[in-house]
Amino acid sequence: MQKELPKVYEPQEVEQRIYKNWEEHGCFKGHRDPNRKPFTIVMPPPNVTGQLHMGHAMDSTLQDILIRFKRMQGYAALWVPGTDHAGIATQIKVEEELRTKEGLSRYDLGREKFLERVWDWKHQYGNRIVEQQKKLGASCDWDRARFTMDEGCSKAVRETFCELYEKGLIYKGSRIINWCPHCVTALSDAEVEYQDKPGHLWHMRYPLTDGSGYLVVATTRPETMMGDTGVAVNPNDERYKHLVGKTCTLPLMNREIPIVADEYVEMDFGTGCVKMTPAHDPNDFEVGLRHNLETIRVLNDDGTVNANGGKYEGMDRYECRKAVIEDLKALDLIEKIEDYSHNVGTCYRCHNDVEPIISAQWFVKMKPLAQEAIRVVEQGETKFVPDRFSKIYLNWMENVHDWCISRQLWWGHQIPVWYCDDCGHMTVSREDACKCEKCGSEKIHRDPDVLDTWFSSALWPFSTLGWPEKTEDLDYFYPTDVLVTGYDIIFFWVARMIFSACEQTKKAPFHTVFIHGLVRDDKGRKMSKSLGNGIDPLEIANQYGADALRFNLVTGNSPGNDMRFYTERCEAMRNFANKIWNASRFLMMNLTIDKCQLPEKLELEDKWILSKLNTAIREITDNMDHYELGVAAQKIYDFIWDSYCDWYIELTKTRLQGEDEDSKVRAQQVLCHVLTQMLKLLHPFMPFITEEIWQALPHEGDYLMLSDWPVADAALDFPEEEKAMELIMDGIRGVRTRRAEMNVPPSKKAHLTIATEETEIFTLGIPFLKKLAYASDVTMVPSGTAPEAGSVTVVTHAAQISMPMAELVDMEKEKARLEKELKKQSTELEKLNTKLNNPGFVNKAPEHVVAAEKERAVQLTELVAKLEEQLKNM
RNA sequence: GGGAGCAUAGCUCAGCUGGUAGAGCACAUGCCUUACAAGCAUGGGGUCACAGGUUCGAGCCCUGUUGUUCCCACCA
Repeated sequence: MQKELPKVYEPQEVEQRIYKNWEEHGCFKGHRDPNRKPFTIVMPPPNVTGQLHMGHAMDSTLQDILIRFKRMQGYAALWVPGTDHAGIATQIKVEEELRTKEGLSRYDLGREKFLERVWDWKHQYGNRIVEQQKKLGASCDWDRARFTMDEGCSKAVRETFCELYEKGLIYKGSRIINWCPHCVTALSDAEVEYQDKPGHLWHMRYPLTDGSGYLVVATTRPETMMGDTGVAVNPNDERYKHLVGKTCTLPLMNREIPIVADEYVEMDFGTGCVKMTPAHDPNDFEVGLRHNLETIRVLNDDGTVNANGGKYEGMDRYECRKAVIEDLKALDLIEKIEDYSHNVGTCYRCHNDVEPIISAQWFVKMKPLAQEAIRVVEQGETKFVPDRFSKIYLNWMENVHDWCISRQLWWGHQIPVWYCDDCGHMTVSREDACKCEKCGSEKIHRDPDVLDTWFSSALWPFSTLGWPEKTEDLDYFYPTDVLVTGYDIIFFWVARMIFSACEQTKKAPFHTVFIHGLVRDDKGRKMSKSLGNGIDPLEIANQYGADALRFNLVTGNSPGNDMRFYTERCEAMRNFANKIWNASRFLMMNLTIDKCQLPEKLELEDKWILSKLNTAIREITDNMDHYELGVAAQKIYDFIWDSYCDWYIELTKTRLQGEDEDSKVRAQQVLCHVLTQMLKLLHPFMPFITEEIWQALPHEGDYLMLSDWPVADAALDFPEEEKAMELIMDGIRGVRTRRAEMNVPPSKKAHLTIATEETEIFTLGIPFLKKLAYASDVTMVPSGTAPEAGSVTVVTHAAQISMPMAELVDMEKEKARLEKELKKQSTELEKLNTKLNNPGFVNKAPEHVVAAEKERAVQLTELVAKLEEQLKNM
C-alpha cells in the first residue's frame, strides 16, 4: 500500500472536509450505552449575540481536548452545546438596531412586537457562533444544541421558580438594589463592577432647627440630599451627644429631619455626622429601619430627579449635583470640598454608574441554599482545578447576599406571577394563570419583569438533559463530569449552578470545575471591542490552521492563569503541524506494507523508540488525567519532533534505503506503529491533521477520533536498549559538536576510531555514525588505545572517538578546550562524590535517587578518566 | 479593610508528589544531508525578586520583605 500525501498541508481544505465527514458519520453523537461509562461536558453557552472571540476559542478547545480524550478512552462521551439568550446584551443590541435603522424605541413597538423582533434576530444570527465553533473542530453533539429560552429550558426555569417560591426561597420585597439608569433595570450584586473614580467629599452645613447652630455632614453624592430623612451620629460621640433627639432643617427643601444615634456611624471619618438617605443607600436604609426614618425616593428610573426633588425635578442626576452645590454655595452652606477617590459601582453591560435605589424586586434567599453548595465543595464532591479557586468560591458563598433576580426588561423568561386586580393576591403558577387562585377574579395581570439571564444558565447542566422531566438522558449523563470555564464567571455562573443543582437535583452538577484564565493581547491587555485589540480566532485559523491555533491556546500556559496571545507562536505551531505532515509524507513514500503491525524482531533503535513511546504514553495520559493539558501537549511535541523526527526517522533511513527487504519492512512497521500512536496522542489537540494523516495510513476502523487511546505495553519496555542507544547518540552528538566547532562541512567525511568497552553496542551503531556523524568508516579498538597523533578526539563516558583532522586542529586550542572540559566535569564529579559520601544523603534519600546518582558518578568518573588520559596523550 | 496570583534565559512562559534548571521566539555559526529552509546541525545566554528558616538536598515547602496584577468588601 502506497499512498501519496500532497506536498503542502492545506489546513483550510482538509479541515472543512474532515469536519463534514465526522459530522455526517455521527462521530459527535453522545449515545447512552449501558456498557460504557458516561462522560459529560455541558458547554458554557455563549451569548446568541456573540461573535466567537479568543476566549471562546480557548474554552472550546479545552473542552474539546477533554471530550476527545475521553471518547478515545472508551467513554460514552457527550458534549452538549447551546446558546444563552443573554437578556440585557441581546435586548440592547436589538434596540440599537431598531434605533439606527428605523428610528424606533422598543416602546414604540410594544412588548409583543419587540419580542418578535428579538426572536427574528435570534433566528438570523443565533447560529453564527455555532458555525464558528465548528471551524475550530468542536466535537459537540450539535443535534442536542439547546437555547436557554427554548421550551425545555423555559419549563425548567418555571419549575425552579415555583418550587423555590413554594419553599419560601424566592420572595418579593422592597430593598435597596443596584439600578442601572441607562439599561433601566435592576441588577444583581454580581453585575456591578466597582471602579475607583476621583470625586469629591462635600462638607455641607445642615442648620439645627432650634437655631443653635449647624451640623456638618460629608457626602460624595449631594444630589441625593433631597431624599435625606435624618442625620446620624455615633451614640458615643461626645461632640454630638447633646444633639441626638433634636432636629435639623434640610437645606433647599426646608424639611425638618431628626438627628439619630447609630453605631453604624464612625466617629473618625469625615465629620462624624452622616446624612441619611434611606431610599438611595443600603446602609442608610438599614439605619432608617432602626430609627423609623422616612424613605423618600428622589430619582426616576432613568436617573433624573423626580417630583420629590423639588425645584430639581427633571434634571439629570449629575446636572442636579452641580445645581445643588451651586445653590448651597450661594447659601454659604458648603463648609469645604475635599478631593476624594472612591469606589463607584458601574453596570457590567453599559458601564454607566449604577444607583442604589429602593425598589420592589424578586429575590432568591441565599443563605439556606448556600449551605449545601458550600458542603459539596468543602467535602470535595466538586473540585476546582486549580484548587485555589475553591477558596475564592467558598469565600463568596459564605458571604453571599440574596440574589436579585427580577429585571425590568422584555427579553427573557417572564416571571410566572399574576397579580389580582381585585384582591391583590399573587398567583405563582407553573401554567399561565387566567384567574386569581384566591378570589377567582379574572382581572389579573402578569408581572412584567423577566428573570436574570443567569437564572436560566444556573439550570443549564440539568435543563439541557431534560429536567424537570425524568429523562433517560438525565439518568445516564447527569451529573455531568467537568465544567470548563474562565475564572471571570465563577460567581455569575458556576456558583449558581452548584447551588441550583444541589437544590433541584440533590446532586452536585459536576465533579470538577476546570478553570482557565483570560486570553490577553501581546501587551497583556484584555482583548476588547473598545480597544480594538481583539484577534479574531477564525482569521488565525484560516491563516495557520485550526490545529495550530488550538495548540497555541493550550501550550505555554497553566490552568487558571491568563495567557498572552502571540500570533508568532501560531507560526511555530503551524510549523509543528507541517513537521508531522512531512514526517508522514516521508513514511508514505517509503511504505510498501498495508498493515501497521509490529514485527517480531526488533532492532536496537526500534526498541529504543518503542520504549520511549511507552514512557510518553504513560506520562501524557497521566497529565491528561490531571488536567495538565499544556504539559501533555509539550510532551507530545517533544516526542514527535525530537525523538521521532530528528532521531528515529534518521536512524531508519539506512534501512529503508538499504537492500535488506526484511529489515526494510520491519522499519516501516515500527515507523508506522509509532506514528499511529503519536497521531492518537496528538489527536485531541490537533484533530484535523491527525485524522487526515491517519486516513492515509494503513488503519483499522473508520476514524481516528473514534479509535482507542494508546495504552503502554509493558512488553515493549526496553530500558537496556534505551540506554545503549543513548550511548551511541552521545557519540554522534559529540562528533557533530566537534565538527561544528571546527566548521567542518557535512560533505567532508572522516574515518572514526572508537575506543570503548561497549564494542558490541558501538558496532550496532556504525551505520548511525556513518549517517549522522558523517563517518566515512568506523574502526573499533580496545578501550584505552591511544588515538593517533594529530587526530581530534571526542570523549564521552562510554567511548573515545577520534577522527584524523590534524590539519584543522589548533593543538593549543584543543588542549585548552579539553582542560576546560576536564575542569568542569571534575568539579561536577567532586560535588557528586561529596553528596554520595554524605551519610545524610545516602541514608535518607529514596533508593532510586541514590542509585541514579551512583550511576551518574560512575559515568562521570569514566568521563573524567578518559579526559585525563586524552590530555596526557597530547 | 480582607483574599489570591505572579516575580525563572533578551522576550513570552513551562517546570507534575522537593533530587543535575526547560520550551518557543530572538541571537550566533555552519549546512539546499532526495520528508520538511515552515528545515537540519551546533552554540552563547539564568545568584530561579530579596532575606531568613526547614531538609542530606529548595525554583518548588515555611516565615518575612519588596515590586506587580487581580478579586472581594456597605465607610458617608
